[in-house]
Amino acid sequence: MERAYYVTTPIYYISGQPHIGHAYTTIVADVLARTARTFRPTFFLTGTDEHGQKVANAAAAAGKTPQEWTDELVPRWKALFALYHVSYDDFIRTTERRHVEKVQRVFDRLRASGDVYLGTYEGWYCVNDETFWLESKLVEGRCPTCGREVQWLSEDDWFFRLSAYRDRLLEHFERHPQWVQPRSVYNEMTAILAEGLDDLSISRSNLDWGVPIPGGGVIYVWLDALLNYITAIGWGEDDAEFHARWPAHTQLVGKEIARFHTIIWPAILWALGEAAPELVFAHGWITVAGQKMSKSLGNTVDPFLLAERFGADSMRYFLLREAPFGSDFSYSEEKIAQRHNSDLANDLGNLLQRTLSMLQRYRARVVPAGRGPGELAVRFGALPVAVRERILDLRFREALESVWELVTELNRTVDERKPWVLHKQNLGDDLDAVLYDLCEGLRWLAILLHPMMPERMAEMWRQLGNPGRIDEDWSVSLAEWGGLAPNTRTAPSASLFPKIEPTIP
RNA sequence: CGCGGGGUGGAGCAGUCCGGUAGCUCGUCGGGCUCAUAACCCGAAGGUCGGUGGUUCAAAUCCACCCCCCGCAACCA
Repeated sequence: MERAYYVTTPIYYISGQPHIGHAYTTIVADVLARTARTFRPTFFLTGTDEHGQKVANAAAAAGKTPQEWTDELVPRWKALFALYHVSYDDFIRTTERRHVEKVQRVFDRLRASGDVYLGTYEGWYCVNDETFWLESKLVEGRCPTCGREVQWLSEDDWFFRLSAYRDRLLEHFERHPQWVQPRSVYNEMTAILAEGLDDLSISRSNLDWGVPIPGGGVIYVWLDALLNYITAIGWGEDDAEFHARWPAHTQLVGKEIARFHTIIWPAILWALGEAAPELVFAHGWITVAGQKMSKSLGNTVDPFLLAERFGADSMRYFLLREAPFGSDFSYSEEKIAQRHNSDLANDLGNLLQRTLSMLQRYRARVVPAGRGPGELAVRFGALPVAVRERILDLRFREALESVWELVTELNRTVDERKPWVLHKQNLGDDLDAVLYDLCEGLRWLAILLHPMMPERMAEMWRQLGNPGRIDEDWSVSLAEWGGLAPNTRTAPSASLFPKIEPTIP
């Protein structure tokens, strides 16, 4: 059986409410999954990371147990993903039994193989950040990130023999120059490897909200979290099922957690006898006025409000179109409104409207017969393959730009072939041919854009009156220009993307 | 000498790895059309690609130095 296209998002640390960044990564994964599903088995995993000191603290501050706290917050994440039409196949929580048990099994396995050993950890520890600091990093004796007092700790900890994997990691990076993208992150990770690796402390003895270790303490939350990618798909349980998905095809991460996913994660996998993922893609940040979005700056953006104001699919479009994937990009409501109005309302929505309007006026809403493949077929025949390649290559912006060439061409077609003139001059065959081409072009657009804007494109599909499935294999639905059956009855047009009043700056 | 990203027409960005007439979107100006969400189509103006020096027949693209902005440094998409 063909191995599934397995795509993952990071599991989201549930110390507070979701923000637009969480939606961003997950939407991107959704586009990949929806595209892949049109032609091969696919599995899309997301979830929540629920252990660790910060969650315990947040829960305590709210007067709840950590479990109560996470149980109450998880629905917020699920609601967010539903709002943005995210089609995950599984949603894993690290507090679930299926995960906890296997994390313990991983620990036992690594202990038995010698990859995990007992040692002593000493250093300055910041409770707030759950972090040990080198003396040299301290700022006036305090934690360099949060400024709180640190304490000297000396404890027996379990360590993962990360240092033993440095050479293999270096070799892996050399032999697979594409496995970490974008290039800037790849370079940064190889620089870290070149400096050398220390073994990794993977237990916490002063915390009890985590996966318990026999003999005391809990497993370091990052090891716990990373393992979700394999515990969710049958590792250590059903080998056939597991290897029908692993190694993952694409793992999406934010650039700040790239080192966990491209250095620690493959080493752990190798220690377990499994392969590293094929691609780890570290994307950039959404910034506000050039500044990073963060809770401490108070400039986080509520993704629920954005979907309400602009529409979930318009937000999806904006996030995919605005910047090359991988780069940071600056977010503003003006830009979202501009994208929505110019690309979606004016170019695409208006194209649908004017086409359906003419069809209603001249042909009683019934699609006439076309003339078979013409110039449009020649020019755009290769478009589906190009779009799919660009999407799966995570070049969403380029994918959308190439689709928009078809949008522009169809608008130009209306202009040049002037259906209203053909109608007045009783050139019925010519009029039929234009109208057919427009309807067929719109059918292509609905299919090609469906992974990016699933809800609005389904609505477009409905208005066009297409009977088949919008998410069918493109090699069938877009096999040739002319897949639209004549005599299809279209629906009355309804504005697909109503204009949005731009925010006053 | 901590690591990294960026500085390209009015705005926001591609292009830089693998040198060869500087591209896109928005905006502006002019024209066309009237089917359409005052939308669409065509054309034009506008940039010595942060600075200096170097390599080269040729540099936004390679090398050196400098200036400015911004992230990261084991909480964070």
